Amino acid sequence: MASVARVLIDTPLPQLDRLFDYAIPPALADQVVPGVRVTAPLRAEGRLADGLVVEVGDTSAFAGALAPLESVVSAARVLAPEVWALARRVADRQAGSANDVLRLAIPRRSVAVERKWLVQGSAREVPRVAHPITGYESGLIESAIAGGDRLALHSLPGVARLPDGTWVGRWALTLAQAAVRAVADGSSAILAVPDYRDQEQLEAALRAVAPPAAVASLDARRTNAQRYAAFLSCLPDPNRPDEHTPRIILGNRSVVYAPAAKLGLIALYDDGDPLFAEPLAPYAHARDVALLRQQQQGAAVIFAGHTRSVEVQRLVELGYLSDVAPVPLVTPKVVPTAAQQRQQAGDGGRVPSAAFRTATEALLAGPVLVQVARPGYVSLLACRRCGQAARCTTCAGPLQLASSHAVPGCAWCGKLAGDWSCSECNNTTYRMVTRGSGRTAEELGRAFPGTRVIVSDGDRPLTHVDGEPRTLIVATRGTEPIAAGGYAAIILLDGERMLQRESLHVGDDCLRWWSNAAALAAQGAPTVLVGVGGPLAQALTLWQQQSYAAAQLRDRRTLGFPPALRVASVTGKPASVHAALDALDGVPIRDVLGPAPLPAEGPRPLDEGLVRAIVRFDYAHGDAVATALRGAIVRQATGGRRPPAGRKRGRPAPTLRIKLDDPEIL
DNA sequence: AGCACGCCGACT
DNA sequence: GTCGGCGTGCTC
Repeated sequence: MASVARVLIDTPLPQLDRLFDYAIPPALADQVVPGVRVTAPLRAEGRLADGLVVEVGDTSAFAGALAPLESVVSAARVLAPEVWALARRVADRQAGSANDVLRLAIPRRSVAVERKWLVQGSAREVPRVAHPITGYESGLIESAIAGGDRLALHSLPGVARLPDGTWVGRWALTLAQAAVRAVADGSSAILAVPDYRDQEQLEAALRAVAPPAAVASLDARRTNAQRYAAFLSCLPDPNRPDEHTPRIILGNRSVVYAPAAKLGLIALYDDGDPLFAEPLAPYAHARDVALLRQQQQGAAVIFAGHTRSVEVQRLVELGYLSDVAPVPLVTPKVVPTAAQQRQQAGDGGRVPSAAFRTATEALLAGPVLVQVARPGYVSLLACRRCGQAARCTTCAGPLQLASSHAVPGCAWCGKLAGDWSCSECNNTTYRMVTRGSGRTAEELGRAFPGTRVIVSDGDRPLTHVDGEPRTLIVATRGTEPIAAGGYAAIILLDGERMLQRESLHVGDDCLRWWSNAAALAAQGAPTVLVGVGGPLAQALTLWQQQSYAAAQLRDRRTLGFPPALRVASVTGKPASVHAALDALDGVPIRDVLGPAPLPAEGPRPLDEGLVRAIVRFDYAHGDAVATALRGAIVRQATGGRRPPAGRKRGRPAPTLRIKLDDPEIL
């Protein structure tokens, strides 16, 4: 029987982010097994810390005498070995703590829920139904799942009617079928979607094709107790820990950490959605976690969606992911329309006549979707004459004004741009661009008399609408409901406005919003893109989103931006940031931008005096950079002395924050 | 974070 | 001679 337990102590302190050896008291010998929660003394008697048993053994490399474990909190083995390996790897890659990762992976304990589970156990019988994966070359995805391959999958556009009468995006059916296939092979599947709307579609699709006992939803919208119950249901049955029951586990970004011992498939839908970027330390993107997990567990990985993220495109071009398109190819009918020739019939002049005619005609056949921009965009600087976004001449970062009459400066490198001139037309005057979307629904209601107008927006998003004709659905991008039978026409109205958003990836975002909307059209129904031309319109019209991603990737290579290379943002007090940058001495990085004062985004008094530097480095040196920066964080937490007494309650603002592959810097 | 260990001022 | 200041270091 094992006598030594290796324990991860539950603490936010970076210097304690390693395993501690404890002696296993004989009385606890049969309870101390990998994965259980324990309490253990830390630093002499008196103080007890919570922890997780990572492994047990008979030897210890620790020279001193081992303290004995205090207690076993419960028999539930909440830390699966695979999840530990993943958490360690993710933390190391992101210069963070395994504990922070595990906070995303393991819900907070609920005693009542756990007690019930320990008695009742998890589902043990999951029927293995065989379902073909339809819409693609026969057997191709099936063999990819069996072989642990990595795919970039073009989702089928359109909507599908399920046997129970609900309509879902066709993409959801593909992922459900793929997950069922993994279960038929005797392995589990993890399905990650950006938000609960996508999750509802996937749940509906799974109800249609998967045995109910196989499906577990880790839903962030439910209570912690419900989430803990769903989490436990993914674990092996506590009474038969060696039996593997394949499961289909779906959820949002953190489902990529779900406990799945025998993992056959991990799939993300629409990986370009910013919701896949984790806002909590250590800020690991679900896409990266999925890739690390597939490396460790050998599962197949599928990035599915209507668009191609630049990151996935890079991996396709490297040959790391295989490009898979539907067979036969299905593409929505998209027609671009110039913004000129506005229809003036009381709609505020927003709808061009071609789009107006298309909508009028289609309204007789079914519902019509009008996609509009969202109000409240951040302000940006643009050329007063041609509207081109203003960029730094040194590093091409976005220019912004700290206050209304200041000299514009670069958001990234901080360089002042008093001598700015437009890169397109050499004009030297700029303007602030801000707007709100206003009363689109009322305007459109007047423009299409005799039509029911339904609004879906961020405050009141709708998931479904019926297929009735003479219905106009006005939706802000990302909240488009699914229409029974698909829309008879889709008008993408505010393309121009959406494109004015300041960010290096506006184009990617817009193409994603438009493509996801166009995918809701009925077969053969037109989608009209208003007022946008050029490569974006071409990519949407030809349904060649990967070409646009490839072009974007070329640009990023030229500019030296991610994902052509990797970046780390280092934020904190100037002294801390400099100390962190000093730690990179000898590490083969490309360069450092800054440090510069944090970009001012509204009143943020807490951020006063903070600076940010951006480190650029190659993929090959990611581990070296992460290790060096991690060292700086630990030194910061131990070496440097604490701030003078008299600090206020609550968590003290971290003096050093490091984000690897921080999407914000774009 | 806590808490102990450690080497210099004012106290019974 | 000691009690105790909080600077520095460690936590199995």
